[in-house]
Amino acid sequence: MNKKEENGKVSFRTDCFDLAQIADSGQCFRMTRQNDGSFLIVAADRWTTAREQDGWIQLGCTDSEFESFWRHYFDLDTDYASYGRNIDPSDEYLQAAFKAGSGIRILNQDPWEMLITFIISQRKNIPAIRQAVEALSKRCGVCLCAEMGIYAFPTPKELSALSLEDLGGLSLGYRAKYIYETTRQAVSGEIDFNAWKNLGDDELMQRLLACYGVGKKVANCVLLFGYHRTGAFPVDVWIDRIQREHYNGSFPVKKYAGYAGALQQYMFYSERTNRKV
DNA sequence: GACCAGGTGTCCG
DNA sequence: CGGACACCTGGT
Repeated sequence: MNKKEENGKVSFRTDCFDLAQIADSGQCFRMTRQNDGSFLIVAADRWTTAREQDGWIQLGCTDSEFESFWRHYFDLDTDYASYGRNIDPSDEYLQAAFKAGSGIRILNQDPWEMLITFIISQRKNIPAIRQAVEALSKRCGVCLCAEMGIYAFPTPKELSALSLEDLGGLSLGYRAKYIYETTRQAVSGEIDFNAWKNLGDDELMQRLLACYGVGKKVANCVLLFGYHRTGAFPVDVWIDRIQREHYNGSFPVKKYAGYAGALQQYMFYSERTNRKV
């Protein structure tokens, strides 16, 4: 990765990095394209802007903010090209998927934000998920920038100020009770996100499954996107269809131990972009 | 206006 | 334990 700083703003360039692909990969829902072509990125209680220019990614933050947060957020110290090189040469489908989505990285996002976000995601399409997350943040998250209307994702404590009825008013539907209950567990310390970082994948999975409204799919998404367990392999309707059509029912997760989650993103992205046309 | 959306808890057999 | 089934609401 190369880096430079101009007028107090940092830029970087690296292989396997594409803002538009990441924004559309379905792992984050608060990365939105602005009218001027740049992206606004909100993560937990931080925000910045990003724009691609001649192969460089220009961020709207200082080098020190980049080093202390965004460098890790974008997972810039992981070698994604090696994932591509390790794909079975005879697996033409996966080769093509990597080619289509090789600018995607697995972001290092906040576990709490991921847990609530993916509880919201069930039976919702991506625009609806974005809308619901935004509504929740606006309702009880800290205001980060008044003129741009940017709000942090609410902490457990902030979210716990909302009643079940309040949540129901945010078009969360039957998920309101899941969020209400999970928030209470988080405030009480029954869910301890920091302590859970030290757990092994299987143990962490069990803890997540014990949360009300969290099943296998959501738990895997929290593992992958919130705890950066890149071996986790969430199976949704898209991946399920890919498994049936290209892998005789099940993707060889063991063959790609440790990074099957990244491959899942390439397949999800390429399948969705192909379907759009 | 159907039909479906990155699913999960519950209730059956 | 595996398989239907209902569930809130908004988007194509």
